[in-house]
Amino acid sequence: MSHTSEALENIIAEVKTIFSAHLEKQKFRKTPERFTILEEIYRRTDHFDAEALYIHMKAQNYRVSRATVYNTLELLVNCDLVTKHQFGENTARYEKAYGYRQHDHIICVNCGKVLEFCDPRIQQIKDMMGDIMNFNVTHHSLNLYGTCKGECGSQASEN
Amino acid sequence: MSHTSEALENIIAEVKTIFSAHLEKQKFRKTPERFTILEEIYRRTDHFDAEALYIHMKAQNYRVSRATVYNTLELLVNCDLVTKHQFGENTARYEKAYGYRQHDHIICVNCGKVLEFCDPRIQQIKDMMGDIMNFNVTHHSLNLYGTCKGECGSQASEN
DNA sequence: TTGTGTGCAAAAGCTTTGCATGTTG
DNA sequence: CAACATGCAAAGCTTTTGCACACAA
Repeated sequence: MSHTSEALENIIAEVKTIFSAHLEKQKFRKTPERFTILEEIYRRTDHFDAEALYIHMKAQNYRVSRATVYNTLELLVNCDLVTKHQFGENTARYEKAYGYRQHDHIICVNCGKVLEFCDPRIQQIKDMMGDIMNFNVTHHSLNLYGTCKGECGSQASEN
Repeated sequence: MSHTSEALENIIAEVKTIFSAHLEKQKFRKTPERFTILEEIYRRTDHFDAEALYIHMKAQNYRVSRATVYNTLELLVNCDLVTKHQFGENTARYEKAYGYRQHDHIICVNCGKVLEFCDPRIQQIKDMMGDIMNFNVTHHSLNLYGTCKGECGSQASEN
């Protein structure tokens, strides 16, 4: 087993512990489906939608329903193990959140490619605006849209 | 006629001229429906969804269809007279764009209230990230989510 | 054992499409 | 008058809900 996949197994173990504690605290049940979905999400590296997750699990012969996928995604978003995005499409996209630095996204409107970036100024803006507008700012979403220069000619969606 | 509504009439005249030029340039037809929808949008002050616009026009006995509302909204977004947002819901929201300073949004997740703010650091981030990621950044979306302190107790949606 | 969670299928909600008709250029 | 835009209704997609059964506590 390579170093990186070993690290992944560790992360999966950690997030399962966190999820378990969260379920316990909220008096929700610890079902095998919930942990399986969590694990599937953490084995992905992309920005997926609920249907892609459902299809992928069905393809592996898991017995799971869309309802449970949506339900579990919401639970995971609530305990900050998964983040939910809207990249200007009609469908929500998700990605694992634990152990990954908070980041924002830059999206190519031609090919659908999604890249990630960090900028400390966002935190400053959140703090300042929460102060000015008298809001308790809990999270944010920053998406930059444009075209990747040169390398992209297609219309397909990626990542 | 008050000063402010006079200003509004002027803006409406201006945006109609802009839209007209855009349609001409793109070889699209200048139909009365398209201009009526544009005017309706510019008489609003909120962040509305397509259905609300459609309903409001039907209530005024305009003969218009959802298809035309969606089609025209897209045309108006394309020529920067209207901006389209996703405030973390499943429905897209729109607002007029011409003559209004570019701004971002802070959304109360309890009551749905939407406030607007400006911060010059966003432009700096766009420029820098476009440079670093080799993207031609054309637009962006920044939403801050949280709760408005004190004043909000309801669950309803506003603005 | 009790009630929450699940799978399945149907419903709901937003958006797009097909088709016949109307209207612009 | 030819092509495009429209209204209407139906279809498409994503997400939610209802119900009977399964299973965690």
